[in-house]
Amino acid sequence: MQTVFATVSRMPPVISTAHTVPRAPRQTMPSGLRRTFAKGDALFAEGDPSDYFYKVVSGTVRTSKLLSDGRRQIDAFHLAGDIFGLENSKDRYFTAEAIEPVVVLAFRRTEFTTLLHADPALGDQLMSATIASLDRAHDHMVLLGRKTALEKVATFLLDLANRLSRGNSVDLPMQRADIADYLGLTIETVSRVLSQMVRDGLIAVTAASRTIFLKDRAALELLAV
Amino acid sequence: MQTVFATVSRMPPVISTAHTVPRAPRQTMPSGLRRTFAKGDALFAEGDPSDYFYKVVSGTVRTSKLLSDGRRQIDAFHLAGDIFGLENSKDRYFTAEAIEPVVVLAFRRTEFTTLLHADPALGDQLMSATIASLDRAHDHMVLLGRKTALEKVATFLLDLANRLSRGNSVDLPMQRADIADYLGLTIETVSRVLSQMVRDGLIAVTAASRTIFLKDRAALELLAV
DNA sequence: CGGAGTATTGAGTACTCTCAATGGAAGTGG
DNA sequence: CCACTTCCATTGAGAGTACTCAATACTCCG
Repeated sequence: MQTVFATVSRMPPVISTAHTVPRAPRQTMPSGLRRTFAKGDALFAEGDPSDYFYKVVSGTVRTSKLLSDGRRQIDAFHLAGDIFGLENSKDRYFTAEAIEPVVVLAFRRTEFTTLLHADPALGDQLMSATIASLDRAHDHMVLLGRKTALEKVATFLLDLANRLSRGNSVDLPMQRADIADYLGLTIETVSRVLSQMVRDGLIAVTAASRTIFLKDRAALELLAV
Repeated sequence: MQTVFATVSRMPPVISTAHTVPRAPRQTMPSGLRRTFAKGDALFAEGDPSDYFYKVVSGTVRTSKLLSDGRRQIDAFHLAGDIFGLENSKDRYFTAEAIEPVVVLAFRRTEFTTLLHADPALGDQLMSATIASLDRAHDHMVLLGRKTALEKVATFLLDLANRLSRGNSVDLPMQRADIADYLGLTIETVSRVLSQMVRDGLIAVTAASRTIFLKDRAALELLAV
């Protein structure tokens, strides 16, 4: 997935005020529009026209869906390097919000479609980005439908540790409510499970509750099923 | 999604013993290999190489994923007209099984990739098939993570009724265990919820338990959230 | 230091699960 | 054609996990 934008990332980021972009001989290069969002800002909301898709440069974005009564399901957290927002038809299917200061590259969908026709190989790569996102969705369905609270949290911690890859310490960019809505639990249950894990020596948590040390990765992996 | 194979379905089905396929002037047409499966047969299993993807001609296919201890999550039921098996990388991510006699058209992935390059418009359509499948996955995550048993069953019945479109009667192709593993419940809970719905006059169930009449669609839709 | 926001902990409840028994339907073989 | 078997679905009783409501603790920031 990373490779989709290999060609793009070698180019200077394009700022909103129409920069001229260097072009390869026979094809149009996609222009990544650099955009910044403050904590809490929405990148787009359910029902919006889906003109752009995004690649995260820094920060974390959550995509979620609401039920009519306010119940929320977060389907993914998108970290630096991740591509998202591609998965929708002409209208947005869910909401994307910055949960901390975020910088993204926004790509216009229409431009990209044009490009795909000029460069089929790129199309394949974009396709596999979408497929990767489907695979993650399937894993998450197993988690939501068939795992216990303990297993859910263990899976979550290991996944985040692997993606943020800072050894055995995880700097959680999101608060408990987000974790709960991602795992299909309540904040209280998430908190209780974390406390239990601390008591069992599986993890350690900093005072501010946002940094977690994986003390017994093997045990966590056993729990993650 | 249906339109992806508009060109294909006008052509005679190709049988395994290398038939010669009529060809359009400048491009290769995809060959749909007709295959039949008995109830219970696996079309493919987790870990298999993913050489083909499929379009259901008749019958129902379930795709599922297992945890190491046997817990199962069914991510979708594929009915006549549905395309599936496209969503994987080189190895199968889940298992596909026929839950009743099934006829499918199997398309070789490699051939299709070649075709995509010859016909970009087809690529777009295939892409949107994948995207549609992602949208369904997201809806299902909301169901698994945030809906009650009653809401899950109501959602399931309405969805199936809409897809099978036989008015207000639904002929369930799957047994209770499948419904349970699809909704993240146990068979007992599914059974209890259905019984409750019968008592409340929302549905009626035939003696064999496989046909369900939606007696109060409005009430069900209210429950489906 | 005080207030707002966030996280933890406690008590009690409820929804769904587990274990177990019963009821029905469909298919098999005599 | 009818007993028998098997598979599947329903129902019951009790238990347990996760939830709700509520209070307390902790951080961060002004």
